[in-house]
Amino acid sequence: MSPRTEPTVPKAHAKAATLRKSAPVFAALGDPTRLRLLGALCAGGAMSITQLTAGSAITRQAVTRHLDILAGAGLVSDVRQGRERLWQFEPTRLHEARRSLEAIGQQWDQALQRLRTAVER
Amino acid sequence: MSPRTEPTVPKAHAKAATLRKSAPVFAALGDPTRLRLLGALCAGGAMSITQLTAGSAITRQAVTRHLDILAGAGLVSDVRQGRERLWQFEPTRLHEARRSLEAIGQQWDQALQRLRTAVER
DNA sequence: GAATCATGCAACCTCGCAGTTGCATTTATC
DNA sequence: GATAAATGCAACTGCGAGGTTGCATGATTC
Repeated sequence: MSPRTEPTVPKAHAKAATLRKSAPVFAALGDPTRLRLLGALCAGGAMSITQLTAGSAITRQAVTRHLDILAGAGLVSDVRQGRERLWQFEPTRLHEARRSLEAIGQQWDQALQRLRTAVER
Repeated sequence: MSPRTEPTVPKAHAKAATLRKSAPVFAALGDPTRLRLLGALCAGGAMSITQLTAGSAITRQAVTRHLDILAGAGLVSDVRQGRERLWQFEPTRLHEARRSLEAIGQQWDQALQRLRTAVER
């Protein structure tokens, strides 16, 4: 076998798997209310449910459900402190999702370049 | 007026607006079937509806609906060619969405750093 | 320990999404 | 021009998401 394996094509299977894995993250990001909550947590640090409900037009229970969905996607986490429950931003999954989008873009660029070389010759 | 305006703080309002604008893009990306379609279009170039339906377990009409949703988010576009309708990937909105995620991450990093300096003094 | 604040739990409603089936329409092909 | 292929259009079903109201529970504070 050749001493160096070919790293030029990083396996389309793995890319597709990573992409499919981040589908729930995108689904969680696909709601304006949840994006607003995420932005608030990201800018203001840890906040309680009532604090997050304060500026909104929806009910505390609705906010709770949205926070549960964000937590299910791994985008936020909660910590109990006394009688209130503090929610905080969790950046890991967001970075993974961003890398997934980058991977799609790069795959697109590669496909485009292959098409160009195929047309030229 | 000063010859250079201050570009250090790019306005949290603008960030929130950009973020909210890309909510439908994330919603469109939040479905495994649509991610699969997008991946196929991205790797294989322009494809017809029947071609995209071929490998799938769902109906042609369902694929059509998913493509309409992707088109509504500006992620794909269609071109009629003869009796078939070719769909192709559209990278602009995807790049915008990626930049939105980057903006969130940077905002988070800045907030974290502000918190650290506030604790230290 | 009684009032109060923050949250949890559960039932209920509405609406849109994902998917289907059936049939009509346009375009190639022979 | 008849047949077949690719798509368009419309109605229907099932189900889960988003939101609400009402009441119960746990933690603070006086």
